[in-house]
Formats: sequence, C-alpha cells, structure tokens
Amino acid sequence: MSNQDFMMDTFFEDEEGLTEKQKKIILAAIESFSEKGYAATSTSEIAKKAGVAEGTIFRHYKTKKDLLLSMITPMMGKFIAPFVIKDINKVLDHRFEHYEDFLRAMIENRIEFLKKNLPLFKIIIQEIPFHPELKAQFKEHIGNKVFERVSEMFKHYQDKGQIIELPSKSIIRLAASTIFGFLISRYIIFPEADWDDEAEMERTIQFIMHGLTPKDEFIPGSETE
Amino acid sequence: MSNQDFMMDTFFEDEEGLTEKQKKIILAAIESFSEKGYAATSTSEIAKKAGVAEGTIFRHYKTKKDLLLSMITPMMGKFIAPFVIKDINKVLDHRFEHYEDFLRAMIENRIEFLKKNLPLFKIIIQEIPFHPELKAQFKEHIGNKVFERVSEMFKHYQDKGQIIELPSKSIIRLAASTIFGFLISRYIIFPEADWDDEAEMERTIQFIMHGLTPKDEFIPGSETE
Amino acid sequence: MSNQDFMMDTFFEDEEGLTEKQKKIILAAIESFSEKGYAATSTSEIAKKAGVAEGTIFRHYKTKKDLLLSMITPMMGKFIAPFVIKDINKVLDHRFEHYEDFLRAMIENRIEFLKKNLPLFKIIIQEIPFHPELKAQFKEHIGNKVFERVSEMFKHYQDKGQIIELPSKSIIRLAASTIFGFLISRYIIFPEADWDDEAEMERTIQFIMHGLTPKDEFIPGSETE
Amino acid sequence: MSNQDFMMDTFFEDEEGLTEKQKKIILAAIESFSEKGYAATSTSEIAKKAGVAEGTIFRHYKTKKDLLLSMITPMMGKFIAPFVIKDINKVLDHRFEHYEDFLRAMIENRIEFLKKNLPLFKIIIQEIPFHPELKAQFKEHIGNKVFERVSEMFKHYQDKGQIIELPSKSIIRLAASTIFGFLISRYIIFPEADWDDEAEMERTIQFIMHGLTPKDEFIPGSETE
DNA sequence: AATGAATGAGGTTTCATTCAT
DNA sequence: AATGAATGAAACCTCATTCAT
Repeated sequence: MSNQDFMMDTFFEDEEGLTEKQKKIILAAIESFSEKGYAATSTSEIAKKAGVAEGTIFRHYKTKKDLLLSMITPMMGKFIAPFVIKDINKVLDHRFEHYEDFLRAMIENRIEFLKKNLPLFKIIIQEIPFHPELKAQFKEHIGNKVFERVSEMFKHYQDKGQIIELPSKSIIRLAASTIFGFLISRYIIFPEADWDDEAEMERTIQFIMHGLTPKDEFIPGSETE
Repeated sequence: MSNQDFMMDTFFEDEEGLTEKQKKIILAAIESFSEKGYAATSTSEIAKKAGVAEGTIFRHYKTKKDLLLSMITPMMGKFIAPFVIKDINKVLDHRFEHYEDFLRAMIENRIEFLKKNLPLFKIIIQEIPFHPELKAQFKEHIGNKVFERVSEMFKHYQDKGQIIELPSKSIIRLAASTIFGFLISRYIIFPEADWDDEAEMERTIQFIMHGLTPKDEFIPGSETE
Repeated sequence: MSNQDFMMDTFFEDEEGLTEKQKKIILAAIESFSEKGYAATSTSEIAKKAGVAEGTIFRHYKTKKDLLLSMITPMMGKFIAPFVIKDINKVLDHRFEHYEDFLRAMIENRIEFLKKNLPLFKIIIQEIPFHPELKAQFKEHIGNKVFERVSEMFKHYQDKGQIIELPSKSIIRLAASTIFGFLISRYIIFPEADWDDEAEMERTIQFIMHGLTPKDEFIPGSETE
Repeated sequence: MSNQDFMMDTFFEDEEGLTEKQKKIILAAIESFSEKGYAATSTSEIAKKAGVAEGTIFRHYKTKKDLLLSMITPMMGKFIAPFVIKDINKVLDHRFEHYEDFLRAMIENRIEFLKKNLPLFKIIIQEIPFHPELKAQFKEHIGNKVFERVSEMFKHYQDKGQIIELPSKSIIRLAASTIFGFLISRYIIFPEADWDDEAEMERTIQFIMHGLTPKDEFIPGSETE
C-alpha cells in the first residue's frame, strides 16, 4: 500500500467553487492564525496579507469564527479519510502480515499528512479547547469514526497476539500522544533545534511498538511485572 | 522518597508579599486565561471576577502580559524543583534499585503536581507557542535544567542496562509526550468522559516502561525488528 | 358620489413601465421600510426579500434614497387626487346639501385609501421629518394643493353658516390631526388592541363635526347626536 | 392650581449621579437623534458633539440602544407625573367647577411640558414604532397609568353631564390626537411657518371642548364662546 | 494602595455602491 | 437587464492602559 493511497496533501484539493480571493483569504488566515493564534489575529491583518478588502472576507465568511471553521472542517475530513476505508481487515490481511508493518505505514502516512498541513494542524490543536463546536466536531470525527476503525484494526492484531490486551481507547491515546508529541516537539516547540528526522521518526515508531507489544511474545514467562 | 518531597501543590505557597487583592487577581486571571485563552480574556473581566477595580490590576502588573508571566514563571520554577536536587545519583542509588521504581515515582509525582495546577498547566501549554519570552523561559528551565538532570538519571540506568540506548533528548521527548498526552486527554480534551484513573495511569506508566526497556532484557537476540 | 370615485387602492395601478423585478423591489422595500424604518433597512435585505441581486436595485434606483422617493411621490399624488377635481363647488352643491355629508364622505374615503396603503403611509409620516426633499414635496402637495381645495370647500359651508369661522389652516390642521390620530392609534400604535372599528370611525367623525360646528346651530330638539 | 405644580421642565432635574460628561452625552444624543433619527445618528457623531471620546459613551451606556432608553424612560416618567396625583377628584372638585377649566389647565400644562422637551418628545414619537421595549414602556405608562387617572377625571365630569358619554379610551384618543397634532404641526412639520401661537392654542382647546361637549348642553343664549 | 472614569486605537462587522461578466 | 463579487468607509463596540482623586 503506497502512501499515495492515503494522502491528500494540499488544502485546496477537492475544494471546488472557491474564488481566487477566497483561496488567498484562507491561506492568509491559516498563516496568521497559526502564527499568532485565532484570538490575537485581526481580520484587517488577514485582509492585508491576502491582498483583499476587509469587507471581502465577510462577504464569504459571515464571521471570523466562520472563517476558522471553514478551514478546520475540511482538514478534519481529510485527516480521517484513510481510516474510513471499508473492509479494512481485508486490506490488513492482504497487505500486512505483521502489525508492525501496518502501524508503520499508518503512522508514517498520517505524519506525512500532518507535516504537509502543519499550520492548520497547529491551529486545530490550539483552538479546540476554546471552541465547543470544534471540540464537538473533533469528538465526532476523530473520537468516533477513527476510533471505530482503529479499534477494529487493533483487534485484528490483538487476536493474533501481536498487540497487548489494552482497551482500544487506551491504545489509541498512547499511540496518538506519542505521534502528536513528536510532531509538536519537532515542528512547534523546537522547530529550530537540530533534528535527525529519520532517526527520530524511527525512534518514535519503535517506542510505540515496544509499548504495545506483549512482552511475552518475545519470551514466554520471562518478566515479572 | 515520598511524594511529599517533590510536591508544591498550591500556587501561593512560597509566594510572599502578595496582597489579598493580588491573590484574587491572580486566581481570577488563572481561571479566565485557562477557560478562554490569554488573548480572548479582557483585563476588565479579570477585574470583575477578582472583585477589584480595573486600575488595581495595572498597579500591580504593568501590563496584561506581565500578569501572564507573573503566574507562569513561579509555576515553571515549582515544576522543575524536584529535578534540581544536587547529587541526584546518590539519591537514585540509595533509594531506587530498579529504574522502574524511580520512573514511576517521578512520573506519579509530576502528574500529581500538574493535576493540582491544571489550569495553570493548561495556560502554559496553550500560550507558549505565542510568546517568545515564555518559550525562552521554557527552554531554559525545562529544556536545560530538567534535561541535564534527567539525562544524568537515565544515564545511570542505561549504564546498568535497564534503559535502552537512546539519546536523552529522545527519551525525554517520548516520556514527556506520553505523560502530557495522558494529562491533556484526561483533563483537557475529554474531561467528562468516563475514566478509570488508576488503571489509565498504570497503563501510561507501563507504556513508557515497555517503550524504554531494552527488548533483549526480556530475551537476548529474540526479535527481528 | 361613491367611494370608488376617489379611490386608488393598489400601489401599482397607473404605474406603467415597471418590470416584474422592479415591482418586487418596491414591495420588499415598502415592507422593510415600514417595519424597521428607512435608515435601519439595508439594501441587501431588500434585495433578498425581493429575490433579486443587490446590483439590480441600483440598476433601477440610483441610490437608496431614490428608492424611497420613488414610492412616496406617487403615493402623495394618489392621496391628493380627489382634492384636485375641478369645480369642486359644483360637485358640492350638486351632491351634498349638508356639510356633514360631504365631510363624512371625504373622511371615510381618505381613511379608506390610507388603510389600503398603510405601510406606505407609515413610511411617509416616519420619514418626512428627516428628508428635506420629502418635506418640500409634502408641503407642495398637501400644504398647497389640498389646502386650496379644502379651503374652498370649507368656505362654501362657512358661507352657509354650517362651519364655524376659523382660518382654513386651523380647520384642516384640526381635522387632519383627528383623522391621522385615529389611523395612527388604530393601526400603528395599538394595532392589536380590541377595536370596534365602525364605532370608532363614527366617534372620530362626530368629534370633528362637533368641534367644527357652531354651537348655536344646535337648538333644542334639533337632533340628538 | 398653578401650572408650576405640574411641571418638570428641564431634563436633568431630579437626575442625580450623572457626571458632567454623561450630561453632555445625553444632550448631544438628544440633539442628534431628534434631528436625524436614532438609526441615522452615529455614536461617533454624538461623541464629537459631546466633546468626549467615543469609548466614553460606551462606558456609561452599554449599547447605543441603552443610550436611547436612558433618555426616554425618565422623560415618560415626568410626563405622566401630574396624572399620578392621588385623590385627583378632590383636587377637581376643589378647584375646577367646570370641566373646561380643568381641561384647559391640564392641556396647557402638558403642552408646556412637551414644548420644553420638544426634541425628546420628537424622538419618542419617532422611535416608538421601531422599538418594542419602548412601545411596551409607553403602553404601561401612558396606556395604563394615565388612562386610569384621566378616565376617573372624565367620569367625574360625565356624571355632571358636562362631557359626552363616550368610552374613556375614545375620549383620550381624540383629545390626545388633537393636542399632539397641534404640537407636531407647530413644531415638527411646519416650525418655520407663521404661527399665532396664542390663537392656535385657543382654537385647539376650543375644538376639543366642542367635540367633547354634549350638544344639547348648549341651549340658545347660554354662552357666546 | 485603590479606584473607576476616561481615553483612543483598533476590533469585527455592515453597508451602499460599483463593475466586470 | 441582471448578477453578485468586490470594495472601503464607516458603523458599533471593546480593550489595555492612564490618571485624578
């Protein structure tokens, strides 16, 4: 399964019916929101950056909040797209003998996606706590859709004894924390540090693997815990 | 080493010289900032919530930003306090035979601290990306002080073969991601979900352990990876 | 003289050359202006209500003010139409022996007209004070044309001793106040009160009669109300 | 009963606790609202006219609408004050043998009041149709309080046979229409015409008298008007 | 130390009007 | 004739900050 099956990398793919000015507005808004935060960004600033009149923003987006939502909703949809493939188990059996291969493919793919949409990703994680609508959207999309699919997948490998017996929620939380933690450290908190990207990615994935792998897969009856 | 050695639970401990009004202002600001974000909170709102006049805030804190920093700086200090004990290795040897015991104590303790200061913790992680001074402070405190100490500790156990050979930076990043990920999921994103706190804490710690433990501690030469 | 001779009930009678869209615009504008006032109504709102594009309004009416005038001017013309009949005295002698009959016919007829055009009537009385052009129009039409004619009529009956000797201006003012006062109370201020329309109309007319009739016309037993 | 008993002529009498700036704001707002209408007056215009910063307006009045209400509510209170005297019948018997004397005193007094507060009076009659709160206030004050009192008074004279047997509501409506009609003609529509104020006032009052007086009270030679 | 009125810059949003299609 | 995207001035309102009391 190539990464290309999963990905949807640029924001305006599949976004039809946007005028040129609308695109410029969205781009400018993404840039500003991600740099200064939603509340600290003024619409006049966005207008200037987009090269349009301030009124133009409000012709397309009734309110500033509307503008925010108009970029987050499609992004969420694209993020979960790969999880919504039907008959995921067939894909799994067919393509990935060991869960590690699958997990690696999945993680690399979604990391790739987020890297390509970093500013938007940053906006989402920054603003979710302050906007109940966003939170609701997030819960519905990630919390439900993705949860269902990923549970299914994990169950597939748990049945094979390749993944430890944890509640899906916990597994997802732990894996997601590690992944998001990597992205946030790498691109948001310490972007200008000296990173060996390939190695860090590998370490991150390894860490998840180890954490999720049953100890006694390796040696029956070994550890104490 | 009891948890009590580490902790500093309420905000005003060790904060001398604060008038009653100042405390009310800080408390009100913490509440508002954490609920709505720094930029979206007005000083007049804080004044009203604190029961003081608008001018009073500016008598004590020259600007709104000052007010923000005045709560974050001490919080950071308190967070890192347990890491700044001298001769940490002595403590380690003396008290914790296995790294797991140490890690568990450390994690539980810091989680306890953050839980007791959740709103402030939330403010810090929300605002760091938007305030260079904060970022600088964070890097200096966490990034340096804590890093040094924790590196030292990890090296201690790496030398014993109890922890895998990863760069300290990576280890800290992975452990921190998992811990913060737990707290953020638990208290910020899904606070009203149905959590089995004790079990989740245990899973979180286990996850870190597994992820950091050398595989061949369990069985030499076993897996392929 | 039947009421039908006087009346011009619907707005678009005699309005040739208006496209379908223009009519919709006018109708929408009348509704909005009368509900919210001219200044508080936006052209975009009118466009939406009329089901046309915003630009279409300005194709037909150069400015918003133009749109206002385009509805008020014809309305004024229609209101005064019955007063502009030539040789009114002939009509009077021919048809109305007693002034009361004439006055009643006149009042009933004009009330009927205004009732049929209430929203527009409301707009006119609301906006006149704020638009000099309107005020000028009003003065010229009502203040001059109507004044002349009505003066003539009143003089006709004053000569017969049926109406007290007051300046025409005062008579008109008093009669008009009473009539407009009725309409405004009935339809604008207390439209949802419980009105006995026929009785109130009768009382209104009686009030004008009494107020304008010389006292000593009423010798005992002449009539009882 | 001298007119002075009734009157409350300037707006700020009895208005305590207003800062100098607040008074200037109110005065400027009254002037502008009455000249251009509420909706067509901008707050910046009021601020400039009042010589204060625009923000100052909003420190004292949360919204523009608030500012409007803050001037209308006291005005209504003052207008109805004379009607709320207890035991009005005692006053009537004691002081006014004939209803004409009473009516004249009352009318002259209230006209005097309105003349002294013309701009505010104009604002009220202009804005009532567009603001439900105002309408409600108006109904409660004028429609109830005044109505009750005036009904009582009229009944007093109706019992003596001096006023015709009409429902109080109708009487008040007719009298009010005539009075307001005079004021509106005189001061709002044709303020610059050539008025003989004393004569017109007299005619207005006479008109009400005649309209309300039973016809058969007037036997020949009874009085000459 | 504390107040809260006052400020004016700037925030979001609305609006009448224009113009290319 | 009709559209509706685009404009930019101006509307209402908020805000951090100052200062006389």
